[in-house]
Amino acid sequence: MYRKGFWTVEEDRVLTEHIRVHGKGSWNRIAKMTGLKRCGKSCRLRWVNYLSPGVKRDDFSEEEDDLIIRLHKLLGNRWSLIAGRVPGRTDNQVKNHWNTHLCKRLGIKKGKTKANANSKTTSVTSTEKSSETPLRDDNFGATNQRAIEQGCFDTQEVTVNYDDYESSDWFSGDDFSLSTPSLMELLDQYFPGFVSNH
DNA sequence: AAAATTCTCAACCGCTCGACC
DNA sequence: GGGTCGAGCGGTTGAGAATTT
Repeated sequence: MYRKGFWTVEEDRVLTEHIRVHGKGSWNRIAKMTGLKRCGKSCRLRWVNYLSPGVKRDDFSEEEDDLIIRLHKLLGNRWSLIAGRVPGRTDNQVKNHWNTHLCKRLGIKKGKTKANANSKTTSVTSTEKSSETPLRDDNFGATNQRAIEQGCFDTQEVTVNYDDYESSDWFSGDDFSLSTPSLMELLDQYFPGFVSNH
């Protein structure tokens, strides 16, 4: 039977040492080899979210907050993709930070999770709001090409209008496929290296 | 001081996806 | 084609900390 709950200092030490010597991957094997009474999944999570040397433990900066908000506008609740663009932050950190701090700051009510992922409720900026044509159709690439043409994806300059954030009827994070080539191109255009890094 | 309430975030759960047989 | 397995993702939970009453 696997152990659950918080990791002890000793468990952390054993896992860290094992990965230092043997490298990561094959998490179930690592769990067995280390003798830790943890499942591979738990070992992976502990390493990825806490023990990995690249993980930042300090508070989120304003810059990080703004970056997350901008990326969330683009990607919805795709935390791993968002985290991939925030150096030193894990998907779990980003997700927690979003749910506890940024939601509050943006005035987004919780409880809009799974069900909401398929609705059309996420995100708009003041610039988007002011545009005449609704920026939504069934083709994400075309939609965003138009959005870019209208200056709505100026992710470098955009200032987040927290009051407007929730009132959007634009696309949600799940309304498009990440395998869509046009989206990949878009992401690469606005976040150089984004696609190649994922 | 202590009980109650709220907040935070590490960890778990269920699910999907891709690789392999 | 279909079954199994491992990895990874996103939503949710709950223990402990912090704050309020």
